[in-house]
Amino acid sequence: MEQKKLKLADLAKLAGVSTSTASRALNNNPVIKQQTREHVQLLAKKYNFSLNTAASRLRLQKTNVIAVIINLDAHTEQSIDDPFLLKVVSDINQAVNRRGYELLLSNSYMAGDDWHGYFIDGRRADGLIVVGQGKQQQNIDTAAKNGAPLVVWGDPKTPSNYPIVGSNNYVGGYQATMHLLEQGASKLLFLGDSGHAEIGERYRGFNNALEAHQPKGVAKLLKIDITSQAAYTAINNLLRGEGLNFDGIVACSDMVALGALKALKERYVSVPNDVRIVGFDDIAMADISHPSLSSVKQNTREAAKLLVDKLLNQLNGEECMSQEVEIELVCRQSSQ
Amino acid sequence: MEQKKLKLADLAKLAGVSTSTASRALNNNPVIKQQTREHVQLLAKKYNFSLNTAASRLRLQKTNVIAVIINLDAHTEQSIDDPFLLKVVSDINQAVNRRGYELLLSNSYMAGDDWHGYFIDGRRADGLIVVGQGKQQQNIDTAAKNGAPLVVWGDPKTPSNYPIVGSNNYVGGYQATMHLLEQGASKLLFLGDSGHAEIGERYRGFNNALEAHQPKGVAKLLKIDITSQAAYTAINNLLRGEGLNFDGIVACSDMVALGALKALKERYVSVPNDVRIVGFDDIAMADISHPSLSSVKQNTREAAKLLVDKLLNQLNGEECMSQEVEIELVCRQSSQ
DNA sequence: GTGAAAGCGCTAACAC
DNA sequence: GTGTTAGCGCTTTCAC
Repeated sequence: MEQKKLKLADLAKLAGVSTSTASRALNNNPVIKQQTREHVQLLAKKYNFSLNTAASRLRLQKTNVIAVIINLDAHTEQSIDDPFLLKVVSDINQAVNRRGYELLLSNSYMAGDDWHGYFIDGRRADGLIVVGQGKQQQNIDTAAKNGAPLVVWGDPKTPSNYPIVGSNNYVGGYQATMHLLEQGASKLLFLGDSGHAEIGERYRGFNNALEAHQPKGVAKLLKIDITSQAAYTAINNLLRGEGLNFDGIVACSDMVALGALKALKERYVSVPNDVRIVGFDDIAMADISHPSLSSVKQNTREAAKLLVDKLLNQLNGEECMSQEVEIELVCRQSSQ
Repeated sequence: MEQKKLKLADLAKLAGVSTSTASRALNNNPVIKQQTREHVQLLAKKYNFSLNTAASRLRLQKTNVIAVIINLDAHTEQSIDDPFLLKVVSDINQAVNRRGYELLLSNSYMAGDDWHGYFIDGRRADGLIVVGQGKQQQNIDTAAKNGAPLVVWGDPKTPSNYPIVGSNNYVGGYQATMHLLEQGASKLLFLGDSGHAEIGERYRGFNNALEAHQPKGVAKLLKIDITSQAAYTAINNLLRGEGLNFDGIVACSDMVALGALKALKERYVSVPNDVRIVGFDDIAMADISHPSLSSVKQNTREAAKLLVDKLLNQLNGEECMSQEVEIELVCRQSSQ
């Protein structure tokens, strides 16, 4: 079954043309007679011919590959297993494919610190999509400075020399908070690390909504890691220490919200009657949780498309800007 | 900042040696004097030199890339967003990296039907890891027959010409069921499509446990798609149509279990008092759900390692066999 | 409209 | 222990 791999020269011989004609025919170069083109293409299909991408890449100095780097914060327990991150990667994968590129899934383990050298100079990929500003802004800056075509998923408001695509986190935080206030909550808890760029924006929205609403609510910030476990522990400790002194929670992610929800339910605090909750991300679990979780939906699909578009535009030498993607508050049982 | 890319010849010149010596030095070939090696390596680091992988791959006929193909069943709504699938991919990614390979994330969209031609002949990857036997067993068979180094995540009991790694699904189904019976449940529902290879095995374990246990329980099969939504709808319909005529559920996945759980809670059926549930996969949500979900944990980490090991062994010309990974029942609140 | 041939950057066989 | 050189398979310039 395992026959020798056909190379372009072999195919050309079979078709009775030169390699150059065969090459042009396969690439549908209109300079070649229609009939010749079809003839070669037919033979290629018949013999399951595939171009050797290694040779082609060497010749063209182009890989048709985009590398996606998962770039988590150094001091977080949040892992690559996080459902939201994986959703982002999956959406990027689709967007990349749709533009005819392949996706090299990567992380700092393989790439080390010199991303430009590893991916671009090393001809592993034509461009980089970095998911998360987190761990090493340094690496991103350096790669961009060295001329790596590069886009980042993160907080678009962060000043940068490269395009950042992400949600309008400020509006997300604002809307979630305003919604809770309008539902009658007044003692609000923000759950998340406000030092993180995207979460900081959400927190700003949270505070501004509290400012804007009458009557004024009371705010409290619980700086925790972006994990269910951290939220669960934090809420448990808070209830044990101070009792129930809040009636609304804005969580920085759905996983965090669900961790909080679990702690509340275990202590027989009713959601949404005693405490209303809104999460962030609108992961699949938000809908399946009981009570179902209200959440600020991030449009990862559109963001992925934008990331890829901007990256390909860079490859064409165009300048690109950061861009915010609009969010949408999805109201479910946990907040009303 | 964007200087001309250094090639090996340039580096060699800088080091005052020939390209062959430079090449050997970079690859730590012991035939080169220690001192020369260090000298070249130092310069390489200093100038951020990276080998052109395209050239290297062309020359070596080896890519150091492994392609992972997400191969979902054609008639399922289960998507690449499924948390368990993504966990598998993420674990494979780590295992692949640890062995010094890169991961090309793929799907039938890019690869088409001729995987051997596309990936192997096309020199995109040295081998394939197929996640799921699902959609097109045909494609897998053909690729294997054409000599593609290939391993599959799926049901290891399926007869095949390629190695399949997966959980001992039979034991998983058996243990979950026996556990429910021992907890006092006797009218059991199996939730999932028994036509699917892995789930079929779990169902066989389910039935055998019911056979083995005294007093005998009653079994019912609800063939549904592997999604929360399908489970939610199915349980709702069942309760509406027949009332609560069961007291235990073995679900084919945690997502399915959580969908069922939601339907039960909405109708005020108490879990675990009225109905006990065990899921499958032990995804992160199982622990955060309320009540927390008992589940059969699949050891994806070990499986990923085995998949990669077997694939690399194939690349070395060794024959490989299918292998089962042991599972573990994690008992939480939903079943006791 | 098609063909001949150069060359992308690397590795390894062979020469010394 | 190191250097010279052929050649991996493709694309494209230049020639006809």
